[in-house]
Amino acid sequence: MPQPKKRVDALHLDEQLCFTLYSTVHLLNRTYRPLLEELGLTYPQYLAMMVLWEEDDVTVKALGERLLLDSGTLTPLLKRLEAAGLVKRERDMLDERQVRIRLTTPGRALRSKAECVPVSILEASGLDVEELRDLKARVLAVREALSARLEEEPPPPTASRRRKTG
Amino acid sequence: MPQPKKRVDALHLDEQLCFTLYSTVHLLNRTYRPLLEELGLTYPQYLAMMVLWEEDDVTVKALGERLLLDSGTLTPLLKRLEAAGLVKRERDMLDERQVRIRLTTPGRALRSKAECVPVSILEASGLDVEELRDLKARVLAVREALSARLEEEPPPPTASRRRKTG
DNA sequence: CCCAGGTCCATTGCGCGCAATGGAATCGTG
DNA sequence: CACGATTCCATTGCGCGCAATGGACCTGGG
Repeated sequence: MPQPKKRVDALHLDEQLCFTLYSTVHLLNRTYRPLLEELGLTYPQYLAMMVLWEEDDVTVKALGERLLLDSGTLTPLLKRLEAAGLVKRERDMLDERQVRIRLTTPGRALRSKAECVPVSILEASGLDVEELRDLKARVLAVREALSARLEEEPPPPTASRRRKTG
Repeated sequence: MPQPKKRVDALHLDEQLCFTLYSTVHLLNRTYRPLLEELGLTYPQYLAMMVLWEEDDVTVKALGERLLLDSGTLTPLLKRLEAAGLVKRERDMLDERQVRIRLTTPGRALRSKAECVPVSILEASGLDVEELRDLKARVLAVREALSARLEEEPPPPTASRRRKTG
């Protein structure tokens, strides 16, 4: 064969870490769904509630930085949490650009019902605590690398980029 | 302190592998976006095209099993790929329940433009090939565990379950 | 042949994610 | 104070993901 080495085909689904991550996250979501259904929450709503259980009375911006989400996602999500009676959304009186999110009494109370969720998920993952910690650290390293990349290349305009400094 | 040991708070965002996976997948998507924009594809569309580049002329069902997606997601996605001129959707003549997806000539040709994508992503991830393979295997193990769980517990009805065989 | 059950795809409805846009409030500089 | 720049949130539009439902088709038992 003249072809010296059939190198691994990078365009093959099974070769790609990204697809593995992508599909695993979907399965995680399906695993969470029945658990969170009992709390009346979706997974992103559950994440927002976790932030609030850590630190009540935060701005939308702070929530977004914590969850890596923007207002286009958070505004309707928080409105649904408010409609469910779990949080209140009020303009900050000192800086009216900001909206502060605070737990209601039912919102705080929901925490105790949520405590069994991480246990169930850990069990379903088939990992022990050691493996989980290690895997989390490795994935986090990837996230940090991607994050740094995305911040260092801010100007990728849609088409015909203007070359500025050569 | 009477509290003997403040055990790690499982309801804390930073403790959770799931949130790390979730947010990493979103950053991956943002990293893919500008690359795939040049191909006129979204990430899920890119995944579908990868399957077709591996094996042309597959059914919607086979695609769904490969990507772990259902027809509710795939039907509109494939219609968009068809509208873009990359695939054709035709009923199987021998079994008209099935719809077969086949690449068009432009669809096949797009593969060469896609070959640089995995390279860019690998670079952005900050991993070497060894680390990537290892990480993929570990995440895959989690996915398999979740998948087994989800298949073994098929009947989680919304409320009041009917007990049938005791 | 007939019909009950199962398979396969399409549709609907809802909740994200995110780019893009816009408006209101605040800040910085003079 | 004036005013341009910036910050923060809301809105719009689009593409997933998925549960639920339905319709067309096939299959197997009688």
